[in-house]
Amino acid sequence: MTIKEIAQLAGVSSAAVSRYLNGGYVSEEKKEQIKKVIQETGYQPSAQARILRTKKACLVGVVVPKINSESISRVTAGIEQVISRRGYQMLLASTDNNPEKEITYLKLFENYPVDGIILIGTVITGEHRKFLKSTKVPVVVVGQYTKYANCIYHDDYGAGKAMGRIAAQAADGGKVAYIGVTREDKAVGISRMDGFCAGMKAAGAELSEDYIRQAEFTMDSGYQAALELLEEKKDIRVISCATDTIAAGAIEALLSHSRREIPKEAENAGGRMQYILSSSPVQVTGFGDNQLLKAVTGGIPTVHFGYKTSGIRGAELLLDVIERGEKIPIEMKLGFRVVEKENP
Amino acid sequence: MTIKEIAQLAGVSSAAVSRYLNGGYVSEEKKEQIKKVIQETGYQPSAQARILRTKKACLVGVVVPKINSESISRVTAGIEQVISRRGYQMLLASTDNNPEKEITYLKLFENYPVDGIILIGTVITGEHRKFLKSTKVPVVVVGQYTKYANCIYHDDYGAGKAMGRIAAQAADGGKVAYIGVTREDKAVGISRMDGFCAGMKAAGAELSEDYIRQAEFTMDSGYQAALELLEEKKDIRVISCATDTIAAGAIEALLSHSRREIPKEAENAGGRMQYILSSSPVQVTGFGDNQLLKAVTGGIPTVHFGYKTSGIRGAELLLDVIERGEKIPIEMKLGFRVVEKENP
DNA sequence: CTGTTAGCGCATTCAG
DNA sequence: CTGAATGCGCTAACAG
Repeated sequence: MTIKEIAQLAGVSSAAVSRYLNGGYVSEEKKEQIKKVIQETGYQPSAQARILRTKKACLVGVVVPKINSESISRVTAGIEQVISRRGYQMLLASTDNNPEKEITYLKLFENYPVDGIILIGTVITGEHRKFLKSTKVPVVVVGQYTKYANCIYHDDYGAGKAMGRIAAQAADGGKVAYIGVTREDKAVGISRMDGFCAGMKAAGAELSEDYIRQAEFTMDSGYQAALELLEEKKDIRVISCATDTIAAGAIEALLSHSRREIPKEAENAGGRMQYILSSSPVQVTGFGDNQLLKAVTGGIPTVHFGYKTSGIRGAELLLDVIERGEKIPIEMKLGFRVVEKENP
Repeated sequence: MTIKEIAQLAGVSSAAVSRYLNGGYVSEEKKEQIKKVIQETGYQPSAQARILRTKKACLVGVVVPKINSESISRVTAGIEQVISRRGYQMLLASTDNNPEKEITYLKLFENYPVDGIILIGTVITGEHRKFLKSTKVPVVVVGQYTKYANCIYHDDYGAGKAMGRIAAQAADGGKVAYIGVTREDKAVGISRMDGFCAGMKAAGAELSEDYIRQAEFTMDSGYQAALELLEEKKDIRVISCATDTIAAGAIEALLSHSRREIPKEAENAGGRMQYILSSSPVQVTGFGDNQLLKAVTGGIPTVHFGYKTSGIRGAELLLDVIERGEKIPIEMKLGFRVVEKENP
């Protein structure tokens, strides 16, 4: 079905149909005819062709590192909230934590009909910078700092520092271990961890080199790293993890490790859980304030970032440049809130 | 940058550039010139215009009810796997469990450049049926049965039945409560629950009307429902939930409820957790085999569905109709696997 | 108010 | 091998 066919069936020009569709001047009489034909045929105008003409899609593309993440869903919820209010829709592309795919999808969105792009960043490579510098479509980066685009990021260093203090206190003179992520990720891999070290120092403690492990952004990976740690080092009091997801893996490791360590008589589900969560000398901390984790464990020390807020602000920034051509670059840093163990 | 400008700069016709881009006949000489100009300008052909001509986008659109879900991410992982191997890319649209938005995004994908659509279904309304019947673009529905499109769904009834048996056994003569979801969702709301009832009956038990609650697909909602249940009924031995997410909420409710119920001397973190997970007479079951939940709790009885498989099969089905114009309709039912508590 | 005309950026005949 | 010409489906002037 094309606009031309509709026009013929209704006995008018295609321009009239177009005007009918877009609220231009059409006589009542013709309006009726057109309406009738459209209903009969179930005609839907091709958004594609329209966009080719108007250069306006009312669509924003969002590139995310993964789909199954509470923090990311909070960001996208924030984005959705503001763009839908302004008549836009959102398309997601998941890169599965693969920086190459990130570029691929960025380029996809660059040439497909979206008015702007939000990149929920992980690693900013040279390719990324090149893209950001050269692209004509408005981009805002959420979750990472970059000088090549409007960006809005979190105070990872501050959050790390706060958590470093907490970990040092909780360890109470004992050893603290840290499971981080690749330092290619400036926000989570570097700032968060460096802040953590600083926090520990401020509390008079120190993070020893060989109590540090690196994991992927997955539970499995956290599990492996924590297990390794627990087997190698017998004096760990706190395992701090760069994300709550990793922390969940660490908790799992504690659980499975304790099976081999605790006395036989405590070898039942309840006993083990008790061992883990209170009697165990090992405490786990995270970042991100994952709600599922909090719900089923009663909560671990973690940090709440303004993920939804970053989505909201990010979308606002993007729409400002899309609609008002706002030209002056902006970078925005968002704070955090420490979440101590709930239900104390 | 348009193909025309490139052609001028290279001193050739736009057709030559087009051929260069698409592997047609171009002399080595001109190839060089074009290549040079393209590199200098960083020209990227407009996918949009190309698609308008070729009617081929190498893109599939996936409509999902929410973003932050392990089961859904497993489905999309399956889809990704097969389509990327075949040179396609995937765009996601999240509807936030809102059937209206589902239609909106379905229509978006209908008119935007995608070659096919996968709908991860929740509620199939009349609007849905209308869309499926009338649309020209290939659609496959995953997770729900429908006769209006190729579909691939899970044996929710069978899974429910298996879990009903387990719950009845676990209750050991005591009361079983069930937290379901809207019956507008045929798979989860009806089949799963009806199967559950059947399973209990088969085990010689019965699910009483007033031990049934309805929740949304969220933890919070599960929390509320479970709390209500726990306060009203004092003889519950098992709370079975329609999803693991809801189950997580139920566990949280158990946790918070127990605070008011258990003796003061057990009022510390470990004691409470122990109470919940072993001493407590209340057991929680779910569906979906959520890995995070399993990791941090040690696992509850649940059911593993072939979510990733359904994504794989769904994508294969879709590509078959896109590329080979496969016309004969298919419906496919996938089995399940019961997951008893791990680490027994 | 209306129809005609001219592209949006590209791929594809069809003569050379 | 190549360029000129045509049209994908639509909207935006433009002159009625």
